Amino acid sequence: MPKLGMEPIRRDALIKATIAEIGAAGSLDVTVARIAQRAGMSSALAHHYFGGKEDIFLAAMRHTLAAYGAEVRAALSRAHTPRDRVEAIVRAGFSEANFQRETIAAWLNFYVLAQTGEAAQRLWTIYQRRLRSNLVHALRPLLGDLATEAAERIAALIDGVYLRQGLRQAQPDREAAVRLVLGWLDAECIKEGA
Amino acid sequence: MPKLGMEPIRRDALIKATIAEIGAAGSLDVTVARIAQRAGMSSALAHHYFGGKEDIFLAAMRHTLAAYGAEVRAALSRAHTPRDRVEAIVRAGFSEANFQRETIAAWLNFYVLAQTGEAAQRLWTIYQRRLRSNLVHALRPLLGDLATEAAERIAALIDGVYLRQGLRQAQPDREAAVRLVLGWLDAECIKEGA
Amino acid sequence: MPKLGMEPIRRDALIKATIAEIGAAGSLDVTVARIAQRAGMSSALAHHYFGGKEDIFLAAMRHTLAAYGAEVRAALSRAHTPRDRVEAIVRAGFSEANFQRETIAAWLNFYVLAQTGEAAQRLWTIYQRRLRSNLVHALRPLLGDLATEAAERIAALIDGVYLRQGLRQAQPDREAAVRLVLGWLDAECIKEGA
Amino acid sequence: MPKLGMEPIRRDALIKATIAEIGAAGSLDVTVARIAQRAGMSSALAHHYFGGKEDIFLAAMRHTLAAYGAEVRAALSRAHTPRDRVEAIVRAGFSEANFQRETIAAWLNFYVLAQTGEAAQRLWTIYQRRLRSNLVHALRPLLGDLATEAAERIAALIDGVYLRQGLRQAQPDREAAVRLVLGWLDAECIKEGA
DNA sequence: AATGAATGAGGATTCATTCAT
DNA sequence: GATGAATGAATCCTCATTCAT
Repeated sequence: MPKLGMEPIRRDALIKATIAEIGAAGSLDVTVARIAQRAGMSSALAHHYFGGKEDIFLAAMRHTLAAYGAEVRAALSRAHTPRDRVEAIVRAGFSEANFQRETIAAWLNFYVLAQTGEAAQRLWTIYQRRLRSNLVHALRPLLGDLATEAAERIAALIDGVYLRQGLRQAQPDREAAVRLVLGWLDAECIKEGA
Repeated sequence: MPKLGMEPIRRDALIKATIAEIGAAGSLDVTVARIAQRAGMSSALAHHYFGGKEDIFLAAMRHTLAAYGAEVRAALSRAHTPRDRVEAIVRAGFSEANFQRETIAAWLNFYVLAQTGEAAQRLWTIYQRRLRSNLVHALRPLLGDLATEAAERIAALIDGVYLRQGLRQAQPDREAAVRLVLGWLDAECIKEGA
Repeated sequence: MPKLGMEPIRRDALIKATIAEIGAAGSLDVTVARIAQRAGMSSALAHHYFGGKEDIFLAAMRHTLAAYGAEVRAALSRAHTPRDRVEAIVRAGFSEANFQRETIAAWLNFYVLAQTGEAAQRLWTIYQRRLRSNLVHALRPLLGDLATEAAERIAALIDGVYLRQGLRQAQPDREAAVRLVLGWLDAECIKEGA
Repeated sequence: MPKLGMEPIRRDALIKATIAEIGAAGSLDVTVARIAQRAGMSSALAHHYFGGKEDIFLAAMRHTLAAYGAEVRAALSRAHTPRDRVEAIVRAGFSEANFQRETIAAWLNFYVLAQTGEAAQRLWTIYQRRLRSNLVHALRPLLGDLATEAAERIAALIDGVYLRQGLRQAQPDREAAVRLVLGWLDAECIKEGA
């Protein structure tokens, strides 16, 4: 019993199924057929709505990025002091959702794609710029001219800690992750504040 | 005209060709046939020497790791003060060889494999442990009990900076990378030293 | 807002779109979806009106044949002497419409279909009989008993010249085509007339 | 039990199977799988040896053209007078092999391909030039300056008669075909000779 | 030691066609 | 009358892998 307006529903289901499959496989070695099956439709329909495998992947990556962006925004809206704002950004990066096996897989494969895929590269540049910009805004009141370099350092720390926690066999320790990044910030602030 | 002792030569050629192909593709979407062709032999021979595709990949990863380890060791042997030792480790991570497009591709794909592949996971654990251990040894004289946490932080910074530099469209800036990591170290030392 | 009498309009649009698509592709490798799109409707509607792809093709072929037949009739109605009648038939075969890329494609693919498709074969037989009959009628006053063979020869010449002109990269030369066929007729007539 | 030097054997088998399949289908709607099966191998091997479907088709067309060319050459070598040479060329076009259902299908589909396919177009140009050149050479002694136009007319007649005989449901009448073309030649010669 | 030969399995993609609305 | 939704069935092509020589 076909209805109207299925497109957004189907696209959404497909995107979620894609992330799930990538998470299960750990890689992009995932067939459109399996994605479609998980999303409860034929692979032909998946092609109909997305055009091709690459478009499906890209949509999934865009979704992952958007989810991350939303988390950052939400966290920022709840922060009041500069220090809080920085912490909010860091915590968003280490949120529970972000440490789901699926999300980790999505990010790692996203990095791989970003090396050579034009669209993925563009997407990653956006992510990276946004992260840095958010950090600079939050750090300026604390560090003044040093904010730029500090932002880059924190951004790298976030990515590095995420990578290492994500790759550990053990359950990711979100608090430890936050501390690792913010511990440095406090050191920096003390130095400045002194 | 069968030659003796061809095995190590063939294996080596295959490993190099593998890294080159991964670098060219940016991903593990690389065929055994192409690898073998680049290495100047038939794909059947590649199978003969390695058993299967996965083994070829693993050998390539092992090679990448070994090259990195050798660089670290060489750099350490030239360092004399604790501060020098830390810098040596960091610089080794950002060496010219490590920022070759091929090597970056190898590392990023290595991360992907390490999520689910048992052997790759083991390999990554070794890398990670060695890096931390090297850092702790070097930092202990400077930071005492804080060395452990500082080592983890520096290790994460190295990985994060590497990732971000590797993914930038622009040429990697090795000096900036080193500064980003060591700048923090100096801050930490000052704090401690004070 | 359902309109009355849409059927003939839709069918016509579909037929024209089919010929256009076949012309663009040069072959019958044309999808119903594209035909329908060009005709400004959904592919489901195309099926509704025609039943299936083959029926659409057949209708297009019938249309091409009908257009040719109409041209012949019109030309004949303007001819007054036997010689004129023959020339009229030949010229109709080489009319501007008939040398449109689309029409050429339609005819060539029609030939392919006529080998095995029952309906197309029937259609081609009709075309071929009509052409011969027209020629015999026109030639009888000039050649008497030889008219039959001469008609077959001219018919073959028309088809052969059409094929060769249609396949040339250069623009078809309609006058040369006519001359090639009629030059022979004049020779034959002189011989007879002598 | 794989042997060496299979390539030419396989290619040959594939080409023959292709022509047979095209003949059976009457069109190019033929799958690589079926061709390969008829040739007694896997479709993967067909791709291995030819690269793709189009290349297989092209090779089949080239084969058809080559067979025709060989027949013409053989026939010409047995002809002694100019009139004989013309007849030889015509008869070669209507040879038994050329009127096999398979060959007819190959030619008709070849025409379709020649409209848009670059390689097929080139091939057809070669065929067409060779035919005309052969005819001009043979006709010059008989017709002098008129040879060029006469050659084009005969070439068109050959193609046209072939097309019409090939499309008839009835068995092709090779003698009638030859007579239809040569009857005209004799008329032309008489005119000249007078 | 080395390779050409060969294939089974699988995967992306296309498309005619059907159906409920 | 008209269409979006949906799919089964193909089809081309790729590739890791095996094997006889």
